[in-house]
Amino acid sequence: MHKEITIYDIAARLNISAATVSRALKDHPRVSKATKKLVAKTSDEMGYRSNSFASNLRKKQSSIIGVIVPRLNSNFMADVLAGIEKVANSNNYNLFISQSLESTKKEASNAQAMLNNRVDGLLVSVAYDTTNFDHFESFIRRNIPVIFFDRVFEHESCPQIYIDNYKAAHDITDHLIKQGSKRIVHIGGNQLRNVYAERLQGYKRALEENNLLFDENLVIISDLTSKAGSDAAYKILKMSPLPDGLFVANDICAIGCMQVLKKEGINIPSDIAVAGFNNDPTATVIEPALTTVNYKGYEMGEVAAKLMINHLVDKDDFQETHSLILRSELIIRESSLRNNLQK
Amino acid sequence: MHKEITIYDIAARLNISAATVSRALKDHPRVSKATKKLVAKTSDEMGYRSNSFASNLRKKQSSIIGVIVPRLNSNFMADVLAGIEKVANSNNYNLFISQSLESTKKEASNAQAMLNNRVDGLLVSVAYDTTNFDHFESFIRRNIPVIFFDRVFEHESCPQIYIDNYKAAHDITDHLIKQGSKRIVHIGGNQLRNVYAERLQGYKRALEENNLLFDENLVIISDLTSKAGSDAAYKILKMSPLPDGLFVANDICAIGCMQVLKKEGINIPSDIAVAGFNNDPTATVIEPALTTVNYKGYEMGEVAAKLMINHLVDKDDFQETHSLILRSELIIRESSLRNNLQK
DNA sequence: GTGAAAGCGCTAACAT
DNA sequence: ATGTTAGCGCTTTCAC
Repeated sequence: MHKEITIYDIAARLNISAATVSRALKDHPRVSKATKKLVAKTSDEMGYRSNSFASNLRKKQSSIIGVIVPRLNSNFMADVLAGIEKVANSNNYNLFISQSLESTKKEASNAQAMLNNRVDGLLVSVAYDTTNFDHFESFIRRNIPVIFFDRVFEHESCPQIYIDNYKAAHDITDHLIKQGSKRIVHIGGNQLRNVYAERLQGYKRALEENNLLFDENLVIISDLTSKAGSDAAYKILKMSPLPDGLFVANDICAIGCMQVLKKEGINIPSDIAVAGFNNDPTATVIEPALTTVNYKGYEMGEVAAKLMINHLVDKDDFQETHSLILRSELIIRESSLRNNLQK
Repeated sequence: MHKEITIYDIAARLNISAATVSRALKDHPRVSKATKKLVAKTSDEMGYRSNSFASNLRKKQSSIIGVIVPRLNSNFMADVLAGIEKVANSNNYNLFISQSLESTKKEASNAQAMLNNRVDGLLVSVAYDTTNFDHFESFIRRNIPVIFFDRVFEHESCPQIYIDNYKAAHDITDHLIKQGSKRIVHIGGNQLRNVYAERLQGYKRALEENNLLFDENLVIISDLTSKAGSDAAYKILKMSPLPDGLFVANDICAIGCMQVLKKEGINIPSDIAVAGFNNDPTATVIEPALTTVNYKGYEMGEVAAKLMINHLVDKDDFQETHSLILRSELIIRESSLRNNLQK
């Protein structure tokens, strides 16, 4: 069996103290160049690897960032994680990643695990039904930074990173109206979550500005799955008169809906102009290609990780950066384009 | 500032020893029920959280599983990770996750980081261009289990988990032939990787069995991105005579290719029957829907994590389970269906 | 520029 | 059923 080499073994071999080895390994300024070189060489030869537990225990910090997301297998979240990993990795931070599977209970137990594992900071996008902050209180009490992204939770000590869902939803609805839609259905998500609530508000605001009446019968709240989209399609088909516009709070659901509408002989965009949200890869595959809001997950991940690491390293205060709003953009495609005038 | 509570604080409060507190917390059999209850209550009241570093340092094990994948933001990998997380989480293992971004160099440095962080085991799907095992040797030397999944590396001490790419590719090619295709183009990936090499072999074998000549001009090797698919489409359009079948080693690339072919007036499936691989969500959105091989990422993740944890817990030998081959299935859709006979 | 020594918080062997 | 003790491997203060 392989015997693990410690700094004491290196020290013994070189007839110096473990303290010096430790310093040399960390490139401490007050160690001679010669010693450093020698230590580096010897530790290589002996197959030394540092023990992060001992070091973390001693230093009382872990260089681990915890990440809790609703689900790992969503296109958007995968992008976010890729962005986070990129930044964390290049700053020598490790990532603990777990998923809440949209359950507050699991979110809480994951948070507890992160706490026990002494993460230096926590990045969270909250579950569908999370309505209280209890499971994060213990982080705040210990001054462990918690940053929310995308699906955020309002708390004075926690910065938030998101896009302007209100404005994006407003703009996309406005676009549908400019294309001649007057009765626009909105398929939205759980109104507890900022992202979905704001999309509904943006939709309302656009109607208002264009002197269209808000009709709550035109709003369908769902879990925004593809299945929810096809279910919604059947509801829409029964509406009379038939709506002439559709704004769905995510692309997956929009596409599920479009597939049924198409099958039932509805022409998109001439009968119903459709818009989604997220710019999912499928949005360019469906025919007609789906108008949507481009939502940069990768960038959001990078920004979240950078903000966290800056805070961890500089201990600069969060006060100044309470909210970080990322740019999003309207991408107009055939599913909503009724004429060339507005292009 | 918050003072962290240790087992000594609890012990002092209760006038018992730290060892008993430690045992009580771990639900050790030889601690009285009463003591356990008391300890649990007190530790709760005092806001105790265990220090995993101290524990890991002492126990010389981490309950951390390292995962290295080519990229986090791919549909398939996200599914795999979700499966891994599910199993790890419910067995109280934490996950260190990093991405190689298809670079052997980064894969190696990530592996080194995992090693230093004392992961108990490593789950790997190798990068595009990895051709040697050097960066994993140090794990083997230390008896830290390394399990490969999907994109595997042949090594006597490392179990592998994958699907039978050879058979799946054979079956799907055979299906195209049965649908009347005689000149079938194959768009494949890097032949260093088992998954892509075997898909090409399966394709070849199916041709052979059906007395069709293998023509290497019909094989296009690429990185299997959507862009590679559209590039390949233009190559295909220049072939004369035009091929009448197309088997692409992944759906994303297949769809990129189909989109161009369609735009250029090729009818799918009547001019060219098309099949992909992976059963990506987009495969049901493209028109015609794409025939493909269903490839269960989530399941693969679960299996990999279970195998790892069983090994970690029971220390059962890997010898017995060198390779684990998961079921995959052919999903026939309109992109390859020329008549109803073969359905 | 280097060394001695203490201690981070926990676990487990041994003792009772 | 509980206590005593040593030690996991590192960092860091203090000393020289």
